[in-house]
Amino acid sequence: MRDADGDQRLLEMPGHLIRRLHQISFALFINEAKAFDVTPVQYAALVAVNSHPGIDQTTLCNIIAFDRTTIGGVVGRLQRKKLIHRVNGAHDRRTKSLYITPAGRRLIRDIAPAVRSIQRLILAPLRRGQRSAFMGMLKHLVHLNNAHSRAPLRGKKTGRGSA
Amino acid sequence: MRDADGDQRLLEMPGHLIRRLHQISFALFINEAKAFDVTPVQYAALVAVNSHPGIDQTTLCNIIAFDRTTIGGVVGRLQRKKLIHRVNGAHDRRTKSLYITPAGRRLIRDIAPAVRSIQRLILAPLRRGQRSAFMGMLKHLVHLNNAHSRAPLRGKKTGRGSA
DNA sequence: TGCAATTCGTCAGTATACTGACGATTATGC
DNA sequence: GCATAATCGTCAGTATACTGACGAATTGCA
Repeated sequence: MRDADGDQRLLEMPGHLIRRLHQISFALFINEAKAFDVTPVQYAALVAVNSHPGIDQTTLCNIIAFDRTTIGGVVGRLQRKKLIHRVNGAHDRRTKSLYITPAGRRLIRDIAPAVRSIQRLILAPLRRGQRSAFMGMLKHLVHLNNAHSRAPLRGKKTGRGSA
Repeated sequence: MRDADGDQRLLEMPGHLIRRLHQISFALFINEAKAFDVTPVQYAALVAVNSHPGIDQTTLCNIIAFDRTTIGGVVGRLQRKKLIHRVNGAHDRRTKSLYITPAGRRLIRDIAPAVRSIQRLILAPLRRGQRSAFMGMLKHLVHLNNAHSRAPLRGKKTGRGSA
C-alpha cells in the first residue's frame, strides 16, 4: 500500500483538516439555519452592524476579519434582503455607514437558537472536557497567526484603545 | 460596552474561529509556497493523483473530500500547468483518467520542505504538548462530522474494502 | 495653503465551494 | 434484451476570498 502513504500524510496535515472542518462548519450553518436564508458570513456582518450602528465597511472588516473587497458583496446582499441600510458617510464622504433594520434585528433574535445549536453540533464529537481545550487552542492559533491573512483583526479606530 | 458584547460572543464562536483559521492556513500556504504557484487545493489533488495513477475525478473527490463540481476547475488548472494529464477513461467512457507528469512529480518533490514548514507554522503558536492534542481533536471532529458536508470522504471504490 | 501620501469603496480577474440540472454513459431489474 | 435507475463530468448560477488597481476623498506635512 505504498501508494496510499502519500494520501495518508496529506489527509493528516493541519491545513487539510482545517479546510475540511471549515467546509463542515459552513455546511452545518447553512443546513441548520436554512429557514433564515443567511450564510455564516452574512450573519457575522449583521451581528457586527447591530453592535456598531453607523459603522463603515472597512471598520466592519477589521472587526470580523473580512477582506475589504469581499465585504462589498456581503453588505450588498444584506441590503437586498432589507436587513441593513447603507447610507453615505456624513463626516467622511468616502465611507458608507451601515445600520441594521427592524427585519435585521428580528432575524438576529429569531436565529439565535439555531446559531447556538450549530456551535454545539460542530463540537459535538468531542467529549465535554475536550471542548474548552479545543476552543482555547483555536483562539490561541487564530490570535497568534492573525497577521498572516490579508484580513487581520484590528482594533477599532474609534479611539476606544488598542486591542 | 454593552454593544461590543454581541461581537465578543460572535468572535468566540467555533464557526467564526474555524473560518479565520482556514483563511490563515490558506494564506500561509500561498505565501510560503508562492514560488511553486499552486494552491493548497491543487497540491492536495496533485498528491492524490500521484498516489493513484489513472484515478477518475469522482474517486479523487472522495479521497480528498472535494466537491465533484469543484474538481473540474482544479484539474483543468493543473492540466494547464502541465502537472497532470487527463485522458478519457478506457473502461468507462464517462470518466476522465488522471495521471501525473514528470513536472508534477518534480513539483511534489521540490515543494515538500515548504509544505512541512507550512504545517509547522500553522501550529507554531501552540506548545509542543498541545499540538498533538489539537491534531487529535481536529481529526476526530472532521471524521465524526464527515457526513455533514456535500463532499464527504468515502472509501475507494477499487474494491479494497470499506473505510 | 497646497501637494503628496493615505484611505475608502469598488472593479476586474482568479480560485474555491456549493445547488440544481443536464447529456452521455453504464449498471440494474425484469 | 431493454427500459429504468444510477453515475460521470459538466454547466449555469450564487457566495466567499484574495490580488492589484483605480477614482474620490481625506489626511499629513512642508
